[in-house]
Amino acid sequence: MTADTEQNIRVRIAPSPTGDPHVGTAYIGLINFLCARQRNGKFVLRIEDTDRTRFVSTSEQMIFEALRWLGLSWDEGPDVGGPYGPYRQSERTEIYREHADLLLASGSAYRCFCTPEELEAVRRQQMAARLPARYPGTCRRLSVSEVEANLSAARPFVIRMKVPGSGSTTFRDELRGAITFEHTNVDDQVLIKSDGFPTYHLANVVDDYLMRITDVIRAEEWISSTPKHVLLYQAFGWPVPRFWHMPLLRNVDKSKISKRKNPVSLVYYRQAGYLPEAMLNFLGLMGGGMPADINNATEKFTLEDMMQHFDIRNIRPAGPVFDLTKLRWLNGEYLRALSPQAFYGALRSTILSDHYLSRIAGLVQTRMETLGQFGDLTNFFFAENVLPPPEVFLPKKRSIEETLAFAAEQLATLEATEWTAEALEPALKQMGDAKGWSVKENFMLLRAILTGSTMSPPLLESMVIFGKARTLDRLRRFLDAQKKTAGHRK
RNA sequence: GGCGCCAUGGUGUAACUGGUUAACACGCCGCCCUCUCAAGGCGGAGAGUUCGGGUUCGAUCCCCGAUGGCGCUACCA
Repeated sequence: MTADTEQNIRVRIAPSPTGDPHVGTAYIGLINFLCARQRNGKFVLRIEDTDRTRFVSTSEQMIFEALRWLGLSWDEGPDVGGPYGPYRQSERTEIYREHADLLLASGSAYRCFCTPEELEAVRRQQMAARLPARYPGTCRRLSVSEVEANLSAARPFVIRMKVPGSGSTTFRDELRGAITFEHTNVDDQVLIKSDGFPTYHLANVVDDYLMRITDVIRAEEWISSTPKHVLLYQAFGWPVPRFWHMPLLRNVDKSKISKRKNPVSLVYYRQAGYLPEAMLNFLGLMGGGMPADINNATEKFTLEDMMQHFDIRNIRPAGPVFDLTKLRWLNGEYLRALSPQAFYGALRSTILSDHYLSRIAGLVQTRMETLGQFGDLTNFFFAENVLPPPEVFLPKKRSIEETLAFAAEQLATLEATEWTAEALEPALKQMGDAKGWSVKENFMLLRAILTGSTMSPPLLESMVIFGKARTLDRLRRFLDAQKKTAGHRK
């Protein structure tokens, strides 16, 4: 932070519980954590669960666990409390409603009665006419009596912010300098959805103010909506915090990092046997931030080193590729640096834990005649990858194309299903039915992809023990590998 | 399409406020060590800094433009 703004800073991360904890959350979390610790500030964890359609109930707990695994501890949050709670946005709806009313009263916002269908139609027209897709402002021009009429007719509505028709908003990004947006390019954002929940834009501004956040350190994808946020701060008459937009982590092809192309779940990295030290170190490499002498000399540093030497102002704004190859090398370095006892300890606490082993044992006891067969029956649980040849995975009456298409369906189904045998079984069967695949074909294909063989312990139970993150990764790798060989065949 | 951000080898970074044979790490290749594979040691290829202008005695670095990449463009965050 700049020298003239010495103060007790307050920063936050605000993950959304919509699935597995994401490496991007860890990256932004790390930087926020470092800034807070370096300045004797506070690091707040806030759960942004305002989207009830994407809400995943197990997600919040997984986020906690992943951040603890990495050692990024927070001072205030839903689990530890704090003076500015609650820290879960779903528990703050009343606050947002009050603030939306304030905006309504001051004329900075208005009710919009347009239906999603109407909006969609307008959007399509605008796209067709190659115009920027924007809210046409229909309800902005509603008279008081028209609004009253709609209200008494109990028509559902959203609350939109009223962006000035002309002029522009300029804000300062601490890494990039001044950024200006013409108001003609800023849409009348929805602030309160028809279900009464706020959108990110309202909730984040209200909470950041109420929680006394001084520095908003978040991902670059938020730059385009920052003018909306600034306008909201102004409408409320609040001071604007400092904004630091961090570069977006990228896939190898430079697109924004995504599960399609890269494992992004922290659960995956943990279960696959990456050490938190290596992950932290690797994330610290992303975008720079460590001084050149240290960076140049070793590239290997600890969280402690980062607290000591990291400087957010050194972050380069270009999006770094999250390069698994280098992460793996780094992880190997950390593994080799362990004492033999510590190394064995790491194995025993993860990939060979009693918990994991005993659950696997429970699957194979009836299938063994000698204990020595254990390895043969369960090796897929311990292999980093298995790649079955077509002789193994291809059903007799199916073409390679339809099989791969079906495997992609399986992936989608698995992705969307709660990770228990009870939930997975009907979900898979139902999907297979719909696609005209027998249960046998269906399960056998999955078995082959997951275990590399047509013989294995019970499939669903195996998947549950192996874990969602790793199972999905294995499916994706399979699909990728097949896509590549298909490319070669052509 | 519109708006915004970004731009150093394949990848991650470095090069003090303009002056270096553009450095380090990963990866790749070769050699050594060695029963194998790793690890380790040694060496090598690979960018003249996206391109074009400008400012300057001198630009990776400053300015302008182009190009490319990415993001946003939701009653998702």
